[in-house]
Amino acid sequence: MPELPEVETIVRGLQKSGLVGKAICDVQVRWPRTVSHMAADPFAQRLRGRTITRFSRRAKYIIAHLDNGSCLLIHLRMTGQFHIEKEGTAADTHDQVVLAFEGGRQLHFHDTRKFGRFELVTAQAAELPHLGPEPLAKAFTPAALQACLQKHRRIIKPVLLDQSVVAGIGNIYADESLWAAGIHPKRRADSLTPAEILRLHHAIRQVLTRAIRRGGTSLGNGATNFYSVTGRRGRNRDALKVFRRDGEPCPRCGGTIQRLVVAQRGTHICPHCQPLQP
DNA sequence: AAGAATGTTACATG
DNA sequence: ACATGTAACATTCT
Repeated sequence: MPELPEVETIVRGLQKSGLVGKAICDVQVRWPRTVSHMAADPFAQRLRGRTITRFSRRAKYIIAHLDNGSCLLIHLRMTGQFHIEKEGTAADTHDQVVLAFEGGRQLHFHDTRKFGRFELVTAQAAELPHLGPEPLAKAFTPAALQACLQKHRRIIKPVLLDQSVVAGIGNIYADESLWAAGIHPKRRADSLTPAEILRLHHAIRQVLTRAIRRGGTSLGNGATNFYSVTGRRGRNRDALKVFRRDGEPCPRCGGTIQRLVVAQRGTHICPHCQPLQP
């Protein structure tokens, strides 16, 4: 489900939820493997009594900053969602973790596929230094992108998806950015010209910024789709130009959008706008 | 009703 | 050391 814009949308929702500053009075872990590197019991014990001072985002991680200086790192993986419920609300089948806050409200972590992860870490570890730069940070200049890409002889799409190269891009926004920049996903990362790098840099930032502005991308109608903390769907699907639009006309040239598989991921391109041979 | 799915990681193979 | 491929996680959606 969630890439950078969806995680950002959720973090903003959590930050505005009214839970910041309230103490966590109860922790229920219903699927113990949701908690990384620790058993559920000590995890619950260490979290109980803590207060979340703020929520932030790094890459596709949600960071809940705690009043004792440590951080709760949360990754939604494919189907993780957060819902805020009133006191006494029973956990849904797919609610894997429930945090009860003073004042009575509860934060339910709903995760159908159970891939999502919670981990207690130090503030330093929460900076996730092994991940690449934030694509929306000021420091992420075209030169920075060029430096990222030059190191890799791989094809461009899996490089964009590699979180240690650039942080936060997933399958939707990789396809959308490559289309916007007119670059074929199978081009070698180190073969892009300076003009192409400039276009790709602009495309990544524009595509991600627009998606955040539109509250993320919700694709189908299923319950495993992306929903914000307030239960709203993202409005970015209408802004997608190629992702899951195979067979439809390219909005730029009218050619037919194609689906192919690149690096084991479904990939969508306009063959005319994104030629393999430049 | 089979195949794919917005993600990550460990392990195997070239 | 590097690149690429496969499986695993677990369930639902198309």
